[in-house]
Amino acid sequence: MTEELSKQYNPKETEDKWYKVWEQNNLFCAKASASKTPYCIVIPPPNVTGILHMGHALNNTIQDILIRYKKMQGFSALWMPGTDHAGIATQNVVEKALAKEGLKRQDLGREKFVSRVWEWKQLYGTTIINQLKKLGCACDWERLRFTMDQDYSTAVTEVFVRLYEKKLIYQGHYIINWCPRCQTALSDEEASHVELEGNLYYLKYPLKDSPQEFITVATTRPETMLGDSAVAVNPKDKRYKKYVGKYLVLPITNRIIKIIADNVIDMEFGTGAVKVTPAHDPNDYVLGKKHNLQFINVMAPDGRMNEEAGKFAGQDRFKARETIIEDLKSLDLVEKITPHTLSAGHCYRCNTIVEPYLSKQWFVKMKPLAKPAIAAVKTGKIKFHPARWTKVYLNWMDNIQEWCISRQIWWGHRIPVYYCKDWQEKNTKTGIIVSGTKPLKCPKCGLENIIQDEDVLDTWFSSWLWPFATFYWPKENADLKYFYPTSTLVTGPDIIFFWVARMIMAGLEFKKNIPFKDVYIHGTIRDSQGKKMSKSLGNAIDPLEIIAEYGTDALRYSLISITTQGQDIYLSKEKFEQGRNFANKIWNASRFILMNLKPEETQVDLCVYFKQEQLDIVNRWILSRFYTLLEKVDNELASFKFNEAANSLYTFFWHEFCDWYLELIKPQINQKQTQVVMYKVLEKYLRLLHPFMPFISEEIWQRLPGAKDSIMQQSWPHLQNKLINRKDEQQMELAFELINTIRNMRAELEVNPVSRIDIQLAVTNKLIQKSIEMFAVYIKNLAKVNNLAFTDQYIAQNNQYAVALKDLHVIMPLAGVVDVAEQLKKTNLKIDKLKAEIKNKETMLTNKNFTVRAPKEIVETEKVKLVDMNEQLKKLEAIKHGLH
RNA sequence: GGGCUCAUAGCUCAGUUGGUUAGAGCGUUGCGUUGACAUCGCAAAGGUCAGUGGUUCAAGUCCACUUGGGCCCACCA
Repeated sequence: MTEELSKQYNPKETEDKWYKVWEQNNLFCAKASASKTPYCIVIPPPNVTGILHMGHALNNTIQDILIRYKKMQGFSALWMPGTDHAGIATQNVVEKALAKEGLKRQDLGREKFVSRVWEWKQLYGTTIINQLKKLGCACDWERLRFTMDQDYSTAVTEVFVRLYEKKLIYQGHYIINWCPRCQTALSDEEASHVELEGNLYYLKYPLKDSPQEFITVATTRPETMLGDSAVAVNPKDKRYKKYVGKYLVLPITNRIIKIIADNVIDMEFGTGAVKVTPAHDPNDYVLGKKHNLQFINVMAPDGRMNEEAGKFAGQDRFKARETIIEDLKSLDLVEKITPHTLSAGHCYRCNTIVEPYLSKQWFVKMKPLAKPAIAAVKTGKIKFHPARWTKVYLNWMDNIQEWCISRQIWWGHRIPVYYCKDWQEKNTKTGIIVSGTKPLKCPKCGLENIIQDEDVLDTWFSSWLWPFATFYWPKENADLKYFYPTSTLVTGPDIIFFWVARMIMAGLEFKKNIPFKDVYIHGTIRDSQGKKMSKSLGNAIDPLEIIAEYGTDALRYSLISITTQGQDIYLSKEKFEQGRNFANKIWNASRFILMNLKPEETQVDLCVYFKQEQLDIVNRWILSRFYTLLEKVDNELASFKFNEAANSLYTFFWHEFCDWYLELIKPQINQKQTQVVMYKVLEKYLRLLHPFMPFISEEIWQRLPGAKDSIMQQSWPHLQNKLINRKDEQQMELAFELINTIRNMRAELEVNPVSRIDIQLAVTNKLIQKSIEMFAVYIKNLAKVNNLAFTDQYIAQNNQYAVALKDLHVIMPLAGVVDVAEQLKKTNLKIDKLKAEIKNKETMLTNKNFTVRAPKEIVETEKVKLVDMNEQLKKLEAIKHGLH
């Protein structure tokens, strides 16, 4: 040992150091290689505005485990990194920064504003990337992509043009979700519905021909009444039958509106009469189209009432709601107001209540795209893990709606649609040219007055191309060919619709192949109250703080160990102590081994050595346990049970390797075979640990004698089935039981409990026999030392224990008999139990007190059960017989 | 309205295709500063597996219902 290891593991000294080494030696690179099998994960690109939170930490740790594991297994394992331009989110951030300077984006103009966003991106866009590095992520950073990169944008416009030409993209006036704060359209998925306590307002509309009569309508948004163009009732509704076809006077505006009949009206709800506002409600929109009603938009894009609202123009929509009700009240046209819970869409970026709003937008026709994407999952080409998400996916896909893709913001991919101004002026219709590049002149009239559509595309319209656009699609190239389809996608359930489903559709449409084979959906991280962890709620545990306090490996281990497949994770800070303690344990055990290691003894091939030398049971046992662990970890990783893999690693190291093995070998630590085995097990264990805890495993690896390369370059250990020996394992388990029995007895005898070191000789040599002998000697001495009365009592117990121990001793070495004997023991136990139970029931039944108290039915059922139990007893007896 | 999910030790949670004595971490209690580890070790105590019924030789595990949480989706004005 040239350098003394400190008593505690200090993550700060190692983490940044090793990350740099890995990066400098290009260990994250993955290349297309004919001799290797590809394995590829594309990162769910974090927003450029992103700051590492626990969700990222979990998501990326899982991906990192898979990548490092596959790399060690010999795959060409590529983790494709990148960031998302996050249209609305990023624009909001930059607008906020501008607001501090007292500016609005309009003050700068489009071009200057966009370049401001680029500047911002250059400055802060790498924050999240650096934080991912802090987390240890083995991404191939050379390939870092951004959804607004030149090449990536080419892919986005290409896709738009192709879909347009296929008539899967169209423009039209429809009711969409409008965020008055962001002043843009949103897709259905971007408007998250939240239950709100509101009111149901019952408004009286007078009949035109008899102003004393009213029809009362119920509404939750009275401000939209200014845009009403009809009142609808169910044709079967007897209450209103006579009014159908007649006219009402819409209060305040005094507009004349018709009473129409339609089957969709629910007679039970409210008054059974519905105000129809085709420009402000999706259902009313349908009614409006069907009945050829007027579409009156009463609201401006910023959520204030517009000139159509007459005197309410300029009022905010919620203010207008109040003032309109005031006015109607003064006209005595409010019948009543009742409390009502309703669910309203909220902008997923700024949480403003969205307004159903009639406007001209671009849409993607989804049904034809969904069809093959449904099939890919139904046929099992793409598998969700856990499988239950399949249903969620299919359910959404089966009911898929049109996708509104245009956004009225400036930051994003501008829609590749151009209009010829001159043509537009000469003709009544707008001339549309859809093209990947801006046309120099109008193909119809040859003039050069061309303008581009003002809108940009939904951010998800670029991220749905992520698995292939990151490989420079539509250019065909070797990497794309090699790595596509990618292997595993790791993500949270919240973006199955936004991203996962759409990637599947895009992959099948543009690459004619699935984008990935497995989708692993991990849980959502919540705080201990069950709330989703988020910065705005102030309940977030900052992963960077945990890293600073406990180290990255501790953070990673703890996160993974509590991540039950697909369950949400309730997190509190204490969880990370376990990870820290584990790192420390690994550190100290390694320190112990390194302090006692004679490097020259260890340079042997384990399998060869194992064949040549007769290893003692302790060394055989730990090897057997190690390879059992390896087999387990392989299986658990293959089935995405990361927590179980982490826990297997923990239990083996702590409770088998440290608690038992290292204690048992202490007296024989200089022995050649022990040197070999303890070194080999540690060395191999570090390799298993590396994907989970990359830094500490590297740090210790580098201190092993003769370590040259990084642990990242080592291969994953091969399973050695012949070193797994269940009989050795069983024998050792019995020995442990025995040792614990002795130890507990000593505690009972109120002398110092035996330490492992005291008894290890007994175990390492002739396992059970020695232990019993030692036990006998111990009792004998005890008798001498203590007074007789005290000892007699325990000698009686001693006999019992000795008999029990001898039984074990007799059963155990009889190879092949162990199983039968064990089972026989079990069967006997069961028979005894059952006999006792039957006897008990019989006494109960014959007991007078019982029969008197118990109702007849109970006694009857007890009898039936008695018969059952007797049958069971017969079966057990038969089994017992068979065992002999 | 539809779907998913959970209920196991004082707390937070594991528990594979049903199969020995239902596990871990924290907390509690006891012992220990020993030749790796006080950011600790070793051990102990602590369970009617939400309830009821069913299937089975065998149920925490499978089925049905009940109770009580959480989440997602859906155009009830």
